[in-house]
Amino acid sequence: MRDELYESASQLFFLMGHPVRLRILDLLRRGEACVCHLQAALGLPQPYVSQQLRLLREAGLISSRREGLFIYYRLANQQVEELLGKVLGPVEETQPVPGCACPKCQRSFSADFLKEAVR
Amino acid sequence: MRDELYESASQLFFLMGHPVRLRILDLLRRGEACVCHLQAALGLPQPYVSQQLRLLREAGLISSRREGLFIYYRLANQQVEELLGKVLGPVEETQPVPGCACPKCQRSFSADFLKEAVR
DNA sequence: ATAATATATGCAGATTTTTGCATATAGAGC
DNA sequence: GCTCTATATGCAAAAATCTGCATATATTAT
Repeated sequence: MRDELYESASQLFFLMGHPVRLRILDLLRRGEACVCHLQAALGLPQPYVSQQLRLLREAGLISSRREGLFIYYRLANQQVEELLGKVLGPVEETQPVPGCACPKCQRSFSADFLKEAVR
Repeated sequence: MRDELYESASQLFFLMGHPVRLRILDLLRRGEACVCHLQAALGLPQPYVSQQLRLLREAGLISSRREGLFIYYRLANQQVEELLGKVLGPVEETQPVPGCACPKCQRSFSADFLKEAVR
């Protein structure tokens, strides 16, 4: 009974104990994101990102939602958010990522362009 | 700069993301313990326990103190205690471990024997 | 149906970690 | 000095993970 607790807890820590996966989780703290967004933000090949996402998804740390061609991932575990906060500090502000083609990023780029135009 | 944060944080999680190391840390939450104590509590060979202890020590999660022939280990990282609390819940009561020969365990056995005698 | 795009999956070589075991070290007591 | 006990270290085989790449799937648009 307590053995299972150790198993699940160490699996949780194991998944968070990888630089790339930890960064993915940290990015998702700021809100949902599509694969192309994570890919651009991390500067890593898409299949690689998808594989790490699969591990996190299968373990229930994140979940996904399809919208047309894009699949948006988000955190699905309260404990993960708390652990991230304890170790990485408060959530950092989202910064638009060049190189991501999803509607969300396009929108934030437009907003930026507007800001630039106002200056 | 933030990269280093990810590195150190994922190293911390990595070390905690192993069933045996996690159990060792959980045992040390209850107070310092010698190797023979951990060995008996986990039911694992002594060299194996010492190796995991070395990893935890080199990363600064635990520290040790020698007293004669015995070496007592204890948690040396506040963050680790908090993370353990969040995932494993409050500290469980220490239970004397048969098979451990250190003075501390002998003492707790004596206490138990007293309790038994009172019944 | 075909093409194009976003994402997922499968597989294999390279690298790490895990685990077990033999042996070394260090202190205590004789 | 020698012996005993507690702990540490070294090494290697086995197992797991990491990483990269080729390819498959699913959806949209033409």
